[in-house]
Order: sequence, then C-alpha cells, then structure tokens
Amino acid sequence: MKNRLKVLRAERDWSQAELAGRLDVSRQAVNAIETGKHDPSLPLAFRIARLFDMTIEDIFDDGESA
Amino acid sequence: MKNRLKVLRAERDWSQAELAGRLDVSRQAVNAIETGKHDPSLPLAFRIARLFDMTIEDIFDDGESA
DNA sequence: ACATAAAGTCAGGGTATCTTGACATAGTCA
DNA sequence: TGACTATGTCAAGATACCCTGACTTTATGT
Repeated sequence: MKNRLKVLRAERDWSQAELAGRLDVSRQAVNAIETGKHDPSLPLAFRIARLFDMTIEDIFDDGESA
Repeated sequence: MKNRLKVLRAERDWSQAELAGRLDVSRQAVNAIETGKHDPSLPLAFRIARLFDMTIEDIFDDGESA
C-alpha cells in the first residue's frame, strides 16, 4: 500500500518523531509506514487522515486502477 | 470502531458467507468485523469500500464527533 | 419432527501491526 | 572535532488480524 505521508509531513516541516507524537504512536511505526514496511491499522489510518484533514483514500493508495 | 456492514449487506440480501466470498476473506472474519470483535486491516477496508462503491469513511466510524 | 441455512462462537495457529531499547549513518553547526 | 538531529534499521515481545475446523443456536420450511 502506497501513501503520501512523507510528502504531507515535508509540507509541514515535521520530523517523523513529531508526526509520531501527533499520532500517538512510536517513531518507528511512522518510519515503517513511510518506508512501506507495513500498513497502518484502520484506527491509525483514521487518525492520520484527520490530522491532515483529508480522507483515508486521499492519503493511501491500494492500487485503485479500475 | 463501528461500521455499517450489516446494513449494507442486508440491503443486498447477502449472507455473511456470500460477502466473505466477495471480499476473499473467511466468513468468520466478516462476522468478527460485524460484531465488533475487531477492525479490518486497511487493505480489507479498501476492498470493502470498493465493493459497496463507497469511501472507507462512509462505512466505518472511528468516533468522529468533532 | 427433520433438514437446511444463517449467524455466532471457540480453539489453535500464522502473520501483521505495534511497543521499547539500542545502534548506525548522514547532515548540520558551533 | 564534537554535539546534535533526523532517518533508517534491528531485536524481542505484546497484541491484533486472519485462517481452518468444529460446534451451538435460531430461524425457515418441508
């Protein structure tokens, strides 16, 4: 699952640690999501979307070709 | 995390087993999500949303009061 | 009563998503 | 050089998500 986390974070000039703090998860969890090591849980995806005031679909891409 | 899966399924007159087949998961997984035992993974949430032609936010409710 | 379908639940097991703590690398700056 | 920040990574462990298989309960219909 691809995502735009790194770009959204860069736009706000936040470190991974700062984003992690705002999401109430560990810095490693943010890093793992950004580097594609795993997908966030659905509750975490909701927190991410709300933090950036976007929909989950705006931020995450499950390969919605068709 | 609350969800409208049971209602959406009822509107289409699908059994849990039939919905599970369409989502390519086990019947127990569908039952567990409907009965609130656990949330779907993000990839499964995307499959659910696409199946019903809705957004994840339309189907799942993370307590978005404010 | 009997058969069938649907829904709910449990056990046991596998993999994914998180945690804390530690360490390496690269970049910036006094 | 030395201190600091940011990022990436690893290990070990807790818990969540999903699996198969089995079983019970409830409802429907013959």
